[in-house]
Amino acid sequence: MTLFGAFTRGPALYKFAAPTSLTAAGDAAVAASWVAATGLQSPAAMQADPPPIRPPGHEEMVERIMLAVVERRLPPGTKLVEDRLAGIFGVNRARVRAVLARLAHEGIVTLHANRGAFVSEPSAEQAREVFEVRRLLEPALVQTLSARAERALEARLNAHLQKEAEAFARADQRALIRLTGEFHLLLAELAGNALILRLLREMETLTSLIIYLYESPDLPACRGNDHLAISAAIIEGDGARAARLMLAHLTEVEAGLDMRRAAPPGFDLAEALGA
Amino acid sequence: MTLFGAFTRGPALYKFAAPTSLTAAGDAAVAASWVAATGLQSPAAMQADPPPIRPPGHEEMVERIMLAVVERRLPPGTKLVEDRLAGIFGVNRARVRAVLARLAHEGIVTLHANRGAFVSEPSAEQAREVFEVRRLLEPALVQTLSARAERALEARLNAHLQKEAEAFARADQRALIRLTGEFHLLLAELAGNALILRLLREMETLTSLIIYLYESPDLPACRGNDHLAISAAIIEGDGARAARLMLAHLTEVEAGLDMRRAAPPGFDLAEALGA
DNA sequence: GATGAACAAACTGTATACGATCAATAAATA
DNA sequence: TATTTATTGATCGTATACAGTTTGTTCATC
Repeated sequence: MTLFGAFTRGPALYKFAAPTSLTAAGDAAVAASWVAATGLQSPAAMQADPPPIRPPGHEEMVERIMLAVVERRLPPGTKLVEDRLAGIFGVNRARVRAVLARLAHEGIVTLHANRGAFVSEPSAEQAREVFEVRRLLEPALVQTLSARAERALEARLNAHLQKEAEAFARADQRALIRLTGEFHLLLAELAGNALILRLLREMETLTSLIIYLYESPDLPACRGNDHLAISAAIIEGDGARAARLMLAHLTEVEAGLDMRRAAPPGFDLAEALGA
Repeated sequence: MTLFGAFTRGPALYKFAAPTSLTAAGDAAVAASWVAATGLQSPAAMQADPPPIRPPGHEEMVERIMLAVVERRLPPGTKLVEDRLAGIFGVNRARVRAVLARLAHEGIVTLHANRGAFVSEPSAEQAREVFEVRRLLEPALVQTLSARAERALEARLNAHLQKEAEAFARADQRALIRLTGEFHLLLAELAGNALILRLLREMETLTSLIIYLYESPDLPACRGNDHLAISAAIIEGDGARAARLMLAHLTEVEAGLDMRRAAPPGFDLAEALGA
């Protein structure tokens, strides 16, 4: 229990959890969720663990945080305290700062001067822009991809679709969310354009935040059928249809959002009160 | 003269300048070009200058370096020594590191472990990817822009075109290079999509490096006439034509490059020897 | 005169420490 | 009881110092 002693006095983090008087047990739970979120064990817990001797590199830390965001374990608004991340990753604060600065540049994290880093809460306007960029990039992507449909391409697409189906079958919500996002990244990777891959990875992570904030009560964005249809069109080499389906897919996801309830969890109190 | 004493022993920087035995005068010239490049005076020189008391912010440093790259005062391959930048900007090394890390993320700067930061030398493959992204984004951009052609839009386009014409008239090569790049950014700004603006600013800076490395001996990329024609189509509200012209414009610029002479200054020796 | 090794300088990468700032709590007052 | 003010604690921002690595140079040797 006192394994998490280092965390017991931290405020933050529970901005969207139980708002009042966290018990020690509650705090330990928060710490545990952190460990889960980053996929790393706490320093104390890994004393008996020989393999992870070397600390994670810059890229690895970025990806772990992005993954945690995509899998909805770091909700928008979560405060990311430098010291704590440094402790969890087993690196010094300077490295954590570099990682946070990069995520801030990508829009996934927002930095407030002298207050620290928070998981971003994209505005409705930003959400619109993200979808606009995706609508520009992704239909064109699948179109070019359709032009050179090879065996290897088909195999990778099918392998991915099967993973999605399996996650759906066993009702693994977390894996499903991650996989549906990765489908779009797979397309970029298959297209062989590293730059687009990087850009889409950013867009994808931002989309996760947007869906978290604005998803309509009625139900999941990105159903598997769309991905299936798009893949089929690509494999058949029908670029025009693939592009059309992708555009429809993105439009549908965006349409499934309710932009009116702006910044739901951490909304601006003053504005809400008509001040 | 000894104003630049701090620079007199620096190596680096002259990778593409006079390769052998720099004289003190030569080194001073290098230092002067640095000051010019960043638009900042050396610390010693601004003793009598009251206004610039506060050091430049993160964003300002990023933009100054990007501008210097666009204006070809920091050629690809140039080493960016942290200490020296810190001295020039009047900030500490930590801030410079943050700026370099961000530029590295954007691909404008390349970091080598334990060796430092260098202005990137994009490969032919990277160049291809940059143009591919631009071909996806920019035609669509002008198309949407054409749909809502207002008075204010026309005024700003004309104002910019006039600036280009003036720079051309007085043969101000440096201003012309900068302005032709800014034309594309202006379109993104007018479209009102901050995300696309950010992405295009990165692409634009990378394009500057690419043109520097690969431009064919015969002639300038991005002639003004193209911009004029595109603007006209936008103002007339002819989105399809505007998009077509933009696509042709980008294709023409890319076609004007000679990708064969890969990484001209610092090419891979091993590959050249067929190892 | 060319080659290879040892040395020295420069620069980066990282740790540590301290001052500044902000948020939250507690105390004091109306 | 509600509001304002002071205090405290947590956290960020930055300066400084040092260790590790790379690079350029000098010197000895073949």
